[in-house]
Amino acid sequence: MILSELLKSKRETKGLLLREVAYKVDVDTALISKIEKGDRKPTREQIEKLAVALDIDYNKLLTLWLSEKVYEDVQGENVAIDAIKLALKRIKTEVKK
Amino acid sequence: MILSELLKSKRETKGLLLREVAYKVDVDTALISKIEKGDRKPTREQIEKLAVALDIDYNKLLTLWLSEKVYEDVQGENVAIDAIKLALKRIKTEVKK
DNA sequence: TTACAACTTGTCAAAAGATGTCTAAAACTA
DNA sequence: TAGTTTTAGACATCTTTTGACAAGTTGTAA
Repeated sequence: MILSELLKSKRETKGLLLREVAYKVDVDTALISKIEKGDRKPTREQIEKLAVALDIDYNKLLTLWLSEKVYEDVQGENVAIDAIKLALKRIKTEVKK
Repeated sequence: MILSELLKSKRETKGLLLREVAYKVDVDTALISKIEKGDRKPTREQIEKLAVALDIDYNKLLTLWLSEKVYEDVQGENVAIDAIKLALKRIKTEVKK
């Protein structure tokens, strides 16, 4: 499940209008619309507010958001998988410290 | 091995001055210095030129460069590993198509 | 159909970030 | 010390991101 889809489906499940979510996130309704369509990426602060507004686990949402950043960095590259694996290895060895 | 370290060690192995590498990459010497110190990230075009100038395998250099982008996206996050793994999963399923 | 509400789209300006150069200082070498 | 290489800081420029506004489209109910 992609971030934009998750946000949209959650909003609909909760029966909220774009306007209501926009209010809670403190941005224009149009921006929420774009985020749900995948035209815009939410900022980190917006992710936090969206998690609250839509009652989504924050870590889950953050993970998804970060993973899409990562995905965009490498998508289309022929070395995409290698690059991600290398980054993963680095993170893992760093965490051990 | 980190990108900046690789670039520096390769240059030194080849006995080149910053000025000479800068010439081949077509930028100011100071910029190469910063890149080797990790203060600046090379652009993609610079990566290509650096690979030629320093006789480094292009794919290897590109992989390293991309992996550092990924690393920076998630480093310091408590969900860093999950985010990377999720991105990896998405890339893998996409490649299959 | 009309009227209204919900949602979407295009465009703009401001803010934020990236990029490259210049100058001068620091570090190194002979 | 003199000359060379490397580094640091400041700055201008360029690009990207962000958010708002207005106008458009879609959907719904009478």
